[in-house]
Amino acid sequence: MGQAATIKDVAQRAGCGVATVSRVLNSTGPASEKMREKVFAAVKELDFHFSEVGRSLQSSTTRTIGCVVPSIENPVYADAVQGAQEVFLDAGYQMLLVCTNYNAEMETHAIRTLIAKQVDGIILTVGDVHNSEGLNLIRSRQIPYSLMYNTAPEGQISWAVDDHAAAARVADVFYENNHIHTGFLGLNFFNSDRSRQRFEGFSERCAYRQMALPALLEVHEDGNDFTPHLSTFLKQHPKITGIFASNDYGALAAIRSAHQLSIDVPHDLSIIGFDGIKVGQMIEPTLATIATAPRALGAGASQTILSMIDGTKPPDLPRKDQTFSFRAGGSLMPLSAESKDDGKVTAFPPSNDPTHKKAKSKRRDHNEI
Amino acid sequence: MGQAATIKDVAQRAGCGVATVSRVLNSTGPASEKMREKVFAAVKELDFHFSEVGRSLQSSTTRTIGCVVPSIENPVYADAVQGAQEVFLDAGYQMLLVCTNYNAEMETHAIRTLIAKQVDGIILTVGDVHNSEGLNLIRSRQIPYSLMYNTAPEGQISWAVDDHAAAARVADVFYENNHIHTGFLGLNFFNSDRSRQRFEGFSERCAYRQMALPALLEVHEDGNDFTPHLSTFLKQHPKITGIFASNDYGALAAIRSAHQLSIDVPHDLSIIGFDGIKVGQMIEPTLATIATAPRALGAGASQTILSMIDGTKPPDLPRKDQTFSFRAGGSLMPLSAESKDDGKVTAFPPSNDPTHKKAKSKRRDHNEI
DNA sequence: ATTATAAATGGAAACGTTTCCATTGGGAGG
DNA sequence: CCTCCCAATGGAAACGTTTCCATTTATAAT
Repeated sequence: MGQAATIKDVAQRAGCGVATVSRVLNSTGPASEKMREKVFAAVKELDFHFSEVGRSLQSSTTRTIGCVVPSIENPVYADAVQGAQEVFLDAGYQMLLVCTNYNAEMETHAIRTLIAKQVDGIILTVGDVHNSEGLNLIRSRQIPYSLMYNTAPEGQISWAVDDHAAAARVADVFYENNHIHTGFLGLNFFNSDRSRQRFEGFSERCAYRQMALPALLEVHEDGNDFTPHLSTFLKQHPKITGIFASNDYGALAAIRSAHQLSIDVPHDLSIIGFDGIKVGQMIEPTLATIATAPRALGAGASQTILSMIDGTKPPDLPRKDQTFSFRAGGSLMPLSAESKDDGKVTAFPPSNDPTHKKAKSKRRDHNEI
Repeated sequence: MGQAATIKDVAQRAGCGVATVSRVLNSTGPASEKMREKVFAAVKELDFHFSEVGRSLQSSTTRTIGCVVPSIENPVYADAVQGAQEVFLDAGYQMLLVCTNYNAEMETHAIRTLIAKQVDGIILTVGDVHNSEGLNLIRSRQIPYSLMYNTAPEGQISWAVDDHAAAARVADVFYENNHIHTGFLGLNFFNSDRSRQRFEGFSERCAYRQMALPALLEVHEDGNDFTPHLSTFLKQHPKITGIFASNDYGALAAIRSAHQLSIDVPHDLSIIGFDGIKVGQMIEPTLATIATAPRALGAGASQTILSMIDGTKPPDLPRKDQTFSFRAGGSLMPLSAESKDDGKVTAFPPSNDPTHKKAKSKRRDHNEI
């Protein structure tokens, strides 16, 4: 049981040439019945399996796809990756995964290596789709690729949520619920064009609605103690009654931090997230958020790539307005209409949730200064 | 920009032999200064990069590691995978990821393909460590590998949580809090030896403590509407006051389902999870659970493999009793001591959480039959 | 029996590297 | 000026496949 058997060993054992072995095993070309038997016997005895490396060199195809995402600690990407992986596996491809941690250098390096490994295609989420060295590499090499989650520049294929429109929708929701003074919680703001797109869409619609422009709170994902930031932010912007977080984790963190600051959600502060992760519906209050379909995006991107590889017709991209939907949840509470005028919260509508009935609200104090 | 340039193209352009190019680019062997310059110039002009496939064939090394886990939708595995990936990336390796969805056939097939692709090592979590065809393959091929999360049979290396001891700890916690009648919520019970180990450890300690043997509720992860199962389960076992879920997601689902059934957690039912996922601390009530360190396990397993590859001393496995810790949380509430005797809940201790103060408890009804 | 034809088979090149080994060239020491 | 030695260089084999093409063998038709 020394080194792995090669096709030569099989040929020798079966008493034929390597060409015959290859033909038999791949069912490509004729072979006599006795030869077939001898080959199969030899294969069994030697426990032979083809070396994919040899095959790849010869065929210049690797049956491998590269996948580059910021992080799979974020369930959105985890789901997308898994959805993609399943499609690829079904089609006989395996997936090289790289998490870039929102780091542009890593992104470039990873893509370079993937290309060197001659992956047959790449699905990826880049930090900045307009300025990605890796993406340029891929395009100049004409490797099949599909973006995921990046809003696509013209001519490029991307399975993405319409961040801009979705964020605008959030502004509408706030408006309809009489939240005029809002904040935007941007995670990885400078490393993620999604985050910025969402801020932009949100801001524009706020302006359009003649709401106050959202105050921006930018935080790094690795900063684990987010509570003090929220505290100072809310002190600086005492009128804020609603926060839009650029993703659900941020929203969850905001809820918890608010809780620690004795700010009641949604009573004193409404929060809307983005992504629609599963746990958002498991918690109390449930998280109001933009629901998306990560698995479907991942699967779609994969199918696009597969069709590029074998030249079949690619699946249609989903209609832009179907890439997301607003999901109501307990973390959002309508404000009474009169509070609209001066941005001061004067009355609370009845809560359908007795939670924190007695919670002391520091926020109110700020407002009453 | 037709086909990618090969080393021959570079040699031709630089006016030298391929051997020289190889030596210059790999800094292996002598080369004159002018030759070096010419080679580098040619490389730049042609935008040459080595083909890893060619290299792999020659060196019989791929700088690629296989990774096989049940699913990265479970953040425990996602974190472990990401932790592993970072270590490997630092060391210049990339990672082929396969999610098996708790399917043994997939597992075998994936491992077979990974071996064919000549990965330099494999980290994996198998469904049943004592009966894994893929694992046998790996071992017979003598490929460096490390298990993750599977309790290792003797002689095998595994970065794992001591499921048995951790589950026993949960039994102790229930005992200390006067929960005598308990249930075990097993996810993927038949496809996951972890789940079964946890049940075993829990049961044995329950027996040792002379508590009632835990009732088993087995559910499939894909079953999305878990509430009716919980309902019938609790009707069948009306004395149960505490449930141990084989992972945190199960625990979260149980909390939500209980909520839907108007069963208050922790007032009417205490719940303890397993894994210690982040969101467990972000919700209200916080989840009592067994905390583990998935990233560290993934990273450790990776380092073990790297050391096997380059022959250095492998990192020490963590002490078994340091692979987990019990994390208190609001989902567990002590029962008054007297309820211990007959298993009937007669009084509730004061709650420090006003949530659901008025929640109607169907559970009480059952108990009072 | 002989030939024409098709089926079966093996040899060898090619894929892109690395590395061994042989050859070339130049400089220093005689 | 000749030798010797070492640095520099290139040719070629090897890694494990597939596939083209040529050769052999068997079958059928004359």
